[in-house]
Formats: sequence, structure tokens, C-alpha cells
Amino acid sequence: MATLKDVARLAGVSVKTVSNVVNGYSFVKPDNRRRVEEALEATGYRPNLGARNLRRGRTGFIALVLPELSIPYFAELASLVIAAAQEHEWNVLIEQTFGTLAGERAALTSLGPHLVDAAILSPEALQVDDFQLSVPAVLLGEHAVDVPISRVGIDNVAAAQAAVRHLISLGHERIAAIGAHPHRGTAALRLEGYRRALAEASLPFDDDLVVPALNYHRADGAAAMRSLLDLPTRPDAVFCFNDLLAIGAMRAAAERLVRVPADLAVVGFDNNEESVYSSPSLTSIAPDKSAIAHAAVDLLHRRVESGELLDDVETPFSLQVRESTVAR
Amino acid sequence: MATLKDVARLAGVSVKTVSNVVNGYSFVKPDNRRRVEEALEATGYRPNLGARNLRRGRTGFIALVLPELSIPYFAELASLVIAAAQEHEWNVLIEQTFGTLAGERAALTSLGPHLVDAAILSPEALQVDDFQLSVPAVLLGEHAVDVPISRVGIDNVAAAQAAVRHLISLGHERIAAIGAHPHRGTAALRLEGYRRALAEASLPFDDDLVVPALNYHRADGAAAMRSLLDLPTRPDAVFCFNDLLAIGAMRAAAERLVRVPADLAVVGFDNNEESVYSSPSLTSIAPDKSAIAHAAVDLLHRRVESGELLDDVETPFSLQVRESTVAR
DNA sequence: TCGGGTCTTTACATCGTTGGAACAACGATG
DNA sequence: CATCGTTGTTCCAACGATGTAAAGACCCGA
Repeated sequence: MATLKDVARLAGVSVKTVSNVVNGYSFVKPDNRRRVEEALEATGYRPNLGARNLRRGRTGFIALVLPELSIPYFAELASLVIAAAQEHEWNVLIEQTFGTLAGERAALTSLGPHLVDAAILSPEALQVDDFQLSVPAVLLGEHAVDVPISRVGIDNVAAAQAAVRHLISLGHERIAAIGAHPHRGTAALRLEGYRRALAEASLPFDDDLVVPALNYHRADGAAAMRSLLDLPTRPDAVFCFNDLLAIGAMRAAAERLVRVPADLAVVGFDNNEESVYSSPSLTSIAPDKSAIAHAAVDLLHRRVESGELLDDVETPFSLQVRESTVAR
Repeated sequence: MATLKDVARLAGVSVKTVSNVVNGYSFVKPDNRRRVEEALEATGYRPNLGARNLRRGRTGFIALVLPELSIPYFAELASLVIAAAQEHEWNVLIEQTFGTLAGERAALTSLGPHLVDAAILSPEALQVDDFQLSVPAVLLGEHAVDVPISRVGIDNVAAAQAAVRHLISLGHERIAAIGAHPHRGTAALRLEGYRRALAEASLPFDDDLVVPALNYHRADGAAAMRSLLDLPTRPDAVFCFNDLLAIGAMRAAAERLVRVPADLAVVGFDNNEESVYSSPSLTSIAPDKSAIAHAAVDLLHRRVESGELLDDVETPFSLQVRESTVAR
């Protein structure tokens, strides 16, 4: 592999001059520049990033810490983050925590400042005192603990409210919620949105209709739905805190021969691609994932480049109405 | 951030002695070792990986080059590869190609040897002469071009044959195939498995029943299915070359009020988690993704450690029978 | 006490790159 | 013609770690 030294020898100039050409320094004689460029071409020179970063004190990597790549929402997000990071010549290192406190702590401690320049965190279990970060970071979504780290994400309360309002506008009165969670910040916010929508329509809040879910996987949604269907009086609609829960819920409903949306309307959250093709397709809150990815990466870039402290960013969302609430 | 120098000063020894302790060198006096360890603890020293790798000529990263993370199969695989790589203290760098030749070429050229120690490639469009790699690599799946790079994956012909045999054993005689592709190696192999299964059952091979798909997304499956349903004589079963195509196909069938499996049996390939919860759930070929991830990473690790040249690895698969072929 | 081997530690060079200082060449200015 | 500022180039040190070689400490038997 060619180094600056090799290129310099070939071009008959000093190493630094080659470095200057590579880095776009203006004051290089046209003649030398040409010779260097030819030599670069001939040797196929590629900078040694390790060495460059050692010198510059940067690594060229950012970390993306998330629960699990096999969850569609995070896979889609990761895809967008990678693309956004590329625009700033950043490579993305993905760390999976599997939603556990131990996993999140491990990820955080492994993020030494020589490994990454910055980090995007999507924590689920972290406590306040865990946030002793050695690099700039942003949080995705919301988090219950109050830490001095910028957040990027949608207004969860408003989004949940919009989802439930939609159900109410269709005439549903006994609306369940799946996905309550003791520690998850977003769960509390979405529950609050659910509450508010009920309240503004003067519908009663019924504890029996709020079902917790520990993992937000499809299986949890199915289990929660079964317990709802076992109630003396079934709900006529259900708001699930993510699409996977909703998919599981629709599956459980189908197994009990409960028709969606005729007998039960379902709304999800995340707008996974999967939900567009399910039968019935799923009405869902659609956060602008691309906006989230870009905002997070841009925020970090500005932070790293100029050191400025940063505000939170609220990204837009929309409600995608599909067959699970309105029959085609 | 503490460096070896800081630790050395604190412990009152030379930098190299600290380095020796950090790297587990045996011959360090117990007394010095203790003092160094205390100093390491006190400073919270973490090695600068860039510097270490510059010196060692290793980077500690491997690349995983795949079409797109938002495709469930690749997301699941990436998740497993990251976990497997961790066992060898490797970090994983994910590069997305979006299935284009340009994207794959770009990914390959960006993989200088100072960026990654090795690469796992899942190419779709690459040509023979593109494989001028500067680091050890393995290919996932099959590829039409014949290059001297180890492959890891299942026997695609046998797997496709098993899928179609299953349909035949259920009495289907007019079996379609969705996913033919001019350049994709796996597509040719799966088509060959389909052919063989038909041949061994003395069923005719009908060109009209083989539908190409360019992108293997849900939308492509839906479009292909619609064209099949427009045929004068509809198929009574369809074998899709991946689960996304199958999900799209089932969606299109539902829109035309064609019942699955009563009017049309469907088999997919990949066994995505999504397919377990779809309605109806999807019968699918299940490659052992964990085995694939481990085999690929282990292969590369041995290659990098000992330099040995490596054979291909064939990983197991199974057929998961669900509602899309056998009503519950 | 000396020679010889085994431990243990250190100084130094090095990996490939870039920042900074030094220096050289140049035309322009007074 | 001396001085000056602007360009253009080179040399040297440094980023933080580790391999090498050599030196120092130690213990053994002769």
C-alpha cells in the first residue's frame, strides 16, 4: 500500500507537499501539483486513516447505539444514519444493547474518545449517572431521565394524541392502549397523549384497557391483544405504541376471528415498511425518520466542528391512515 | 484522556513497562505490576486504538457490505454478524450498496487496508474484475462470477427444490416462481432448484409462470403477483425467491380476493421474523443465519490470524411450514 | 569472585500523517 | 539595491502505541 512517502519520491517533492495537495492546500505550484496528482494516480494512494486521525485527534467514526438491528424501526433508522453520516465523511459503528441496562452500559464504556468522535444514543434503560460520556452525543426519542444531552425526535405526546383522536373521530369509544412500560420514557409520553385524547373527547380512562409490554416485539403485542380479547367487554379499537406490537395484535385478533377494522380498529406507531403490506395494512404514526437521522448527524457535526452547545430538535410526523382503521 | 505516558509517570516506571502490563507480558515484577495496575485504574486509561493499530498494522474493524439495512434479511444478518465479530474483538463497519454496481464498487474501493482488516461481501451486481480486493474477504450467498474468494451460505438449489417439493407434495401442479433475475447468482440457483423439483415430479416447466423481479422488495412481489393473476389460467401455488416478494404477493392476492392458501399456496425464502406474524403466516425456507454469520466471521478471523487459505462453507437450512401452504 | 544465564526494565526508532517553523525564491516597492 | 510581503517548499516534531536491542538486576554454580 502506497504511503505519502512513496508518492513524494515518485513525484520528486517532499512528503509535506504531497500532503498539501491531498488536503487541498492552495499554494502549490501548478507544475508540482500536476506531478503529485499523477503520482497519486499511479500509486493508487489512499490515506491511512488511522495515522491521519492519530495526528488530527479525530477518528472519523460515530457510534450508533441502539437496542437491536433486527427491529425494523432501528434498521430503517440505521440505514438513514449511515447515509447521513457519509455526507460528513463519517463512518458509522453500530452497537447493539438488546435493550438491557448492562448492554447499554457496556456500549457506553466502550466508546472511548479515540474510537468515535461522537455518538447517537437510543437508550431504553439508562440511569442518570450512566451518562458520563467522553464524547459529544445526542439522544434519539425521549428519555425519562433529565440529562444535559440534546434530544432529537418527534413530539410523542402530540403524535399519540393524533393517533387516538383519529380513532375517536371514527366513532370508537372503548379504545385500548398496548405498550405501557415502567421505565421507558417514550411509553410514558405516548400514554399521556392517549390520556389527553380521551379526556378532550370526554371519554373515560379505563385502567383495564392499558396493557403493558416489556419488549415491543410482535410476540408482546399478540400476548397483550389476547388479554384484551379476554376482557368481559372487548375494546373496539386499540392504539399500539409501535408497529410491531400492532402487527402482533392484529395477528392475535385474526386467530380469534376478530375482524380488523370491522370489529377492532388498530393504530400503530413508527410506520414500518412492513405495515404497508400487512393484511390489513396498518394505520400508523409516521415519524420522519430521515429528518431524525439528518438532524442527529448534523447536530453532532456542528458540535464537533465548532464546539457549540446544541438545542433539542423536534422532527415532524404524520398519520398514515390505512385499512386497519378504515376499510378499503 | 490518559495515555501510556501519564500512567507511566504516575506509576514511576517507563512507558514500555506499562505497555507490557497492558498487553499481559509475563516478566514484570509483582511490585511494579501492582503499581502500574493501580495507576491504570486511577487514570482510567483506555488504549488509543488508532495509535495501536497504526503500530500493529491492524485496524480492529471488519466491513459488512450489503445492499440495504432496511431489508429485514440483511438487518437480521447484520445483527448476528456484529455479535459474532464482537467475540473476536472486531468492530463492524456497515456499508450499503443499494444493490447497484456503482454502490458496490464504491464500497469496495473505500475498503482500504487501513480501514478494515477484512470484509464480508454480499454482492448483487459485481463483475469478475471488480474483485481486486486489498483485504481478505468472504462472499455471502452465491454469486455467478467465479472468483477465488470463499463463499458462505446454504445450498440454494437444494433449498429451492425443497420449497417446491413441499408445494408439489400438497398436490399443487401449476406452480409459479417469482424472483428471476438476469444477473443475480442466487436467483439462477433458486430457479434451477425450482426446475429440478418440477422435473422430478414430471410437471411441465412453463415460461409464463416464471416472473422476474428486479429489486426483491415487497412492491416487486405485489407487481409480479398481479401479472400472474392476470394470466388466462392462474397458478395454484407460487414460490417466491425471498420473503419480501412473498409478502407482496400475498398482499396482491388479498386485494384480488384470492384466498391463501385455499386458492393459492405461497412459499417464501429467508424466514424473516415478519413472516411468522403475517396473516396468513408464511411458509418459508429458513437459512441458519446465525451459522452464516459465525462461519463468515470465523473464516475471516482464521484467515487474518494464520493466513491460511479457506474453503467454502455450506450452512444448513430448513423448511418452516406455516399457514400460507397449510391452513390451520 | 567471576562468568553465565535468566529475568526485568529502559531508550529509541517506528508506524503514516499533519502542524508549525524555517527557509528559499520571487517580483514589487521605496 | 536593500527591504518587504507573498508564494512555495522543506525539515522537524508530534500524535500514542509497540518491537527491538541493549542495558541493568539478579541468582546460580564454579
